[in-house]
Amino acid sequence: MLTPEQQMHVIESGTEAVVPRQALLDKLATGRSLRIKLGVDPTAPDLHLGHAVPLRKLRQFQDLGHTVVLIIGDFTALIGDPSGRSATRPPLTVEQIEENAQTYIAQAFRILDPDRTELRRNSDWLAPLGFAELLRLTSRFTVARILERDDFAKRYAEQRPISLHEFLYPVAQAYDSVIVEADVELGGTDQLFNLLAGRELMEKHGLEPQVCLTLPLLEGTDGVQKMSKSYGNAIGLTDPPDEMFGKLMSIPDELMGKYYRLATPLSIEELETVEAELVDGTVHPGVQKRRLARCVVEVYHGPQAAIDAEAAFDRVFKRHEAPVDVPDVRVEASDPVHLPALLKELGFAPSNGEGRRLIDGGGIRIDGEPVAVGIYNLPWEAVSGRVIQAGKRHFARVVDRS
RNA sequence: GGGGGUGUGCCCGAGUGGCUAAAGGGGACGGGCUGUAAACCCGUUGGCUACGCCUACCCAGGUUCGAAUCCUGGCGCCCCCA
Repeated sequence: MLTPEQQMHVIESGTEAVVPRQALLDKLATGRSLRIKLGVDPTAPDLHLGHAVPLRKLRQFQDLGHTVVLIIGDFTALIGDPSGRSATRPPLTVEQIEENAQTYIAQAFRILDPDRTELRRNSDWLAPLGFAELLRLTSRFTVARILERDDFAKRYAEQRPISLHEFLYPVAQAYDSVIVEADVELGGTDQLFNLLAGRELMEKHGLEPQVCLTLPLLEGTDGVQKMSKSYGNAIGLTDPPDEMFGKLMSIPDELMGKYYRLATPLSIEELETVEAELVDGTVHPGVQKRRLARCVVEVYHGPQAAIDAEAAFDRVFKRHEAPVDVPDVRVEASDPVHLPALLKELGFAPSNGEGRRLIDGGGIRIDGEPVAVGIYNLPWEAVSGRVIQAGKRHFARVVDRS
């Protein structure tokens, strides 16, 4: 059993803040297994590396002997997370939510230890709440306090709309903490307000208040915006190994340390070594990034897949060869072939116009040979059985459908 | 309930009757350089087998030879007063 200070060292790795820090030390000092809460929104069925950050932290808690309470926010999902500036989210049906929850759980357990995980759904206690009870609950919060929340404050100042029901999101989340009697709740930095609301509400219910632990938001492959499928900068946990490897190779250098810290299972000591190397430049950043990519792919696909992915990467991007496993795509044969339409059919372009653009931009190769600008029609023999390449990373072999 | 404002392409944002498929920026995509990083440079960015045709500036009508631009009616959003 590690001492509270030793545990703190692990817990604080990669975290943004632990508030109040002393309270966590005190809890750890009791020696009991703490209840670590994470609430997740089952609106997005595809988890990405950003979602994995708190899950990794939970796993660290588990490895230290603590218990994870994973709450599926199937009821709060009806509210829609106000922090997302995506104005309105279409209301999900119960079935969709359940489906999302299932995929979420399946993917989460690639990281979590099921034996130390308590799985709850907040509809269990939120759905039966009557209006009277809801009123009692909301009376614990003041409008001024709620408006302190960053994104509400901002929207209010910028005269953007805030719906009344959005105020209930933090209230509901806080109530979750009361029900499960959390010792610690995790969240992104943008969640601090909600986490603190839980802390305050627990106190008002005469419970030992939870400690709030915030984790940095992980930027996506563009290095600017937080990772999100809707920004198209996400690395999905179920992405195939080659794709995952490639995406990791394309993150900005400055983000490497953060990715190492938040997305790999390396020990604190290993992390410190890597970070030192990144700073003093003894190891080429390209090499560091490869290691990062291997590490992450290994977590989700295993060691062999990681090695294979790196080999495939070199083949395509270093030696500029087609990948080994170019997918066959069956198309209707025609002679001549209208190339833009073919590109569209192969999924390389959303419209013929885009297809033309790719051709005119010099982005199309057939069996490695660039297609000349302005050439839109080709004889069938020129494409049949050949590998069409769009840009640097899209390949397909054209096969006659008949 | 009353008054005012606003609605443009993926996003922001010009444009107040023809020269506007719509300035500019961002993003995205493609090319070059590289380590598929960043920075930088170049090109493209409504649809269509395309020197042309079609659809477009919240929606529906109208005025006009001609409308994103004017009028009428809707709808959405914001603010102020009550």
